[in-house]
Amino acid sequence: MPLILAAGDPVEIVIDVARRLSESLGLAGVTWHRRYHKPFREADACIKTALQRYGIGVKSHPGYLLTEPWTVQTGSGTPFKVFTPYSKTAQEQLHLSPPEVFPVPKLRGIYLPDDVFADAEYVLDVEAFMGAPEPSWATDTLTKHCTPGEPHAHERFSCFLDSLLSGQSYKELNDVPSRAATSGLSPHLRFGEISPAYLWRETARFADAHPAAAADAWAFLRQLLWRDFAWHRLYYLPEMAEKNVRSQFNEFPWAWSSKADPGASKSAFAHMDMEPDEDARQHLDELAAWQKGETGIPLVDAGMRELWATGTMHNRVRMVVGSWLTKNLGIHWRHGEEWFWDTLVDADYASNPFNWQWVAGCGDDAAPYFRIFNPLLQVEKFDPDGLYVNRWVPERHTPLYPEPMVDVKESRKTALAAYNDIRNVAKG
DNA sequence: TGAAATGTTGGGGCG
DNA sequence: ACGCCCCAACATTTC
Repeated sequence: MPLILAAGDPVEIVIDVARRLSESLGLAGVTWHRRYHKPFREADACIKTALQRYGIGVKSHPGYLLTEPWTVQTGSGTPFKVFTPYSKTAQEQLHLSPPEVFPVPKLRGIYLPDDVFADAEYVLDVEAFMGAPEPSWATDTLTKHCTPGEPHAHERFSCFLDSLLSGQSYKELNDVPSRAATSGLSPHLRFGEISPAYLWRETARFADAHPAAAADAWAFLRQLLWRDFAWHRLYYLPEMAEKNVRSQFNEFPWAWSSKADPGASKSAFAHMDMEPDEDARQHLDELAAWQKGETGIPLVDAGMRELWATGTMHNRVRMVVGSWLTKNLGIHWRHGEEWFWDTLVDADYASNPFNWQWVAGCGDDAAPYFRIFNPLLQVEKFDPDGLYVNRWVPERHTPLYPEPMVDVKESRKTALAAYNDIRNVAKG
């Protein structure tokens, strides 16, 4: 079966490819796994109706999620806003009807006449497509630290199950950034290289077979449900990446430089793009220091450097750097969301904005705004030997390492005061 | 999946 | 033996 590489508008291309194959080969039909973000649902719906109009059969399947977002509902038929009841219902549903794991059908070779795509301008030749990517960041970091593809995804999963047997407790150690106790499967899930339905089935079987490891196995499946929950929320709130879910936060004085959303026009730093004043300048510097891992806060810098160097970051540390950016530095969560989108290999359309709104306190069922992480305490609790921090910030005890840009206690107080203001506004 | 402030309790040192 | 103080340890409240 030939692989066709194409560049251009996917809706036009898929329709055109299907028509050409249908005419030349008598194509039986077109099938795909569903996408759940509104722009993609619309594109796929458009393809579907067009193909049907041409008499080409179309069938879409679930596959990217454990549950179809619209099937998990409260007793009164509305979507969930809170994770705990959501996960309860989703889990019952999954227990009653486990998600189907589709075997991949064996493909038979076909003969494709040379001239089928002769005049199709969107078709790329493989060698041009596979040429060295620019900038070299992609080759330096991604090829060293990521192994994309289905075989590695399965290998990683089986190693993970083994680790649950070895007595290393997932529930206790997945919060310790120096330990490789997490599954590491998120990039593979992100790119559809392993199916959550398969993970669910195999992990549930594993839990039955190994009662001693069952609690850890279910703690892992709970993380998969967070992923489904983020997509459940995005399905009902497609604008989640741009807008505060809790609109009171539109009044919050975030430092916010661009991508003006109407609700944020009152931001104290909304004018920063034009002619940055001293205040705005300082916030831009702080944002840049956060991105580079030069804030002077060891755990924050370690996380941000890990992210830049490897394309990933330990989950516990994500919460700490997110809390630091949005609360202590007072910078709009969308700056964090955009940076993670650009640098994090597992960032997807749902989890990334969902978790940023969670940490910033402006999402449904978010961490309350006053829940501010103290990165100095977090490092004592979760990296007491300094293994993680020393790995990424080896110079932290030398004069080369900068002083913190803002004081931990002072910035906490400032954040709480600002939060108190919008609470009062919302009441009044 | 917080942290800090505030309140409570109980043991030990000491006059 | 007793009351007093101190303070660690734990619990509760507040942000």
